Amino acid sequence: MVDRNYIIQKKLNAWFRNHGRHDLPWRTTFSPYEVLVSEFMLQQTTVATITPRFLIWMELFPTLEMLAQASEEAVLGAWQGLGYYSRARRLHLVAKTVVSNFQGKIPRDLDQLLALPGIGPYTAKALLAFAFDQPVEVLDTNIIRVIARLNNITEPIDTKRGHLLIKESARNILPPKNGRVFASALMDLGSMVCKSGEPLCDACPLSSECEAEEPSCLPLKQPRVAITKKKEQRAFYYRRNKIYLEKSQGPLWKGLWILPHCSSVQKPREIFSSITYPITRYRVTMELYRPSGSIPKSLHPFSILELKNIAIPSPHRKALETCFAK
DNA sequence: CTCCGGATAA
DNA sequence: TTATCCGGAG
Repeated sequence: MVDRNYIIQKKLNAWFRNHGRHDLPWRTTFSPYEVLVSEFMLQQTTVATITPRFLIWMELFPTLEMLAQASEEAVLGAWQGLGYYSRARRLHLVAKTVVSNFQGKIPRDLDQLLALPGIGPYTAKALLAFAFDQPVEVLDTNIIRVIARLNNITEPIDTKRGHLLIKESARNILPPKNGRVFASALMDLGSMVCKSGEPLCDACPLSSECEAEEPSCLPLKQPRVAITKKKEQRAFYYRRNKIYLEKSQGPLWKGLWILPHCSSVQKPREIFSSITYPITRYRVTMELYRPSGSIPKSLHPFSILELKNIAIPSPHRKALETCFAK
């Protein structure tokens, strides 16, 4: 009997040559810096969202050295709207660390990568595979789904046991070399064919090798935490064509410009406007007031034009729009 | 509306 | 181990 892993690698390779996403902008040079930036952006964010933003980023910060030298303002501005802003600060810090500690060369060593901020098990392996072509298991959500179905793993994948099973199975089918193509192929298969929900098994090159009994039910996951409601009051200071914002001290939206919190002392009776937005496990209703008193010293004035060029989280941007619409 | 997704601090 | 961080797509 011919080795199952060998068949899987062969079929996957052939499928990838014909159907893979070879035009993704971070799949042209595979420079470690481009892989680094794309992988940070791809954490928790879709390919469609980051594709144009990746291109703009590379215009702004073409090299690791230029990113390392950039200001925090510029980096957060380039990340504006992508969410999870700690990724931007950590990516910035990685660039500075690599310049000062590794002569500007992103390390090829797993433990050195894991020691860098914002680089966890996934991103470290992704760098080894995509930048350095090493055959390692790259366990993003797409590949985890493919592995779970291929081997009919019915243990929930977000438990320690389940994740370990996935990891062992993924290591089992690794080729001896060409880790970049293998990881890319598995990832594209998961994203384009072995999709969450209803997979396109008729179009799958691995259907003969797949052991899934009910592929649409895999992988199993533990239930999510419930959504709870919250309320917050914020001030819309708009005087002499200037809008007054405060710099968030975090952890939420740290370093970004937000509408200032509105205390009961300065809060007028009338709600000026209100919006509701989801954030992690909350649904927040933001009530907006127009205080009449003096403007706190901690706030910074911006002209309407300037608002476009500073980092403002999406819900606050939306709140500003509804205020201006009145 | 609901679902989806890596790293980290606690 | 568990909760937190965000915005886009369906």
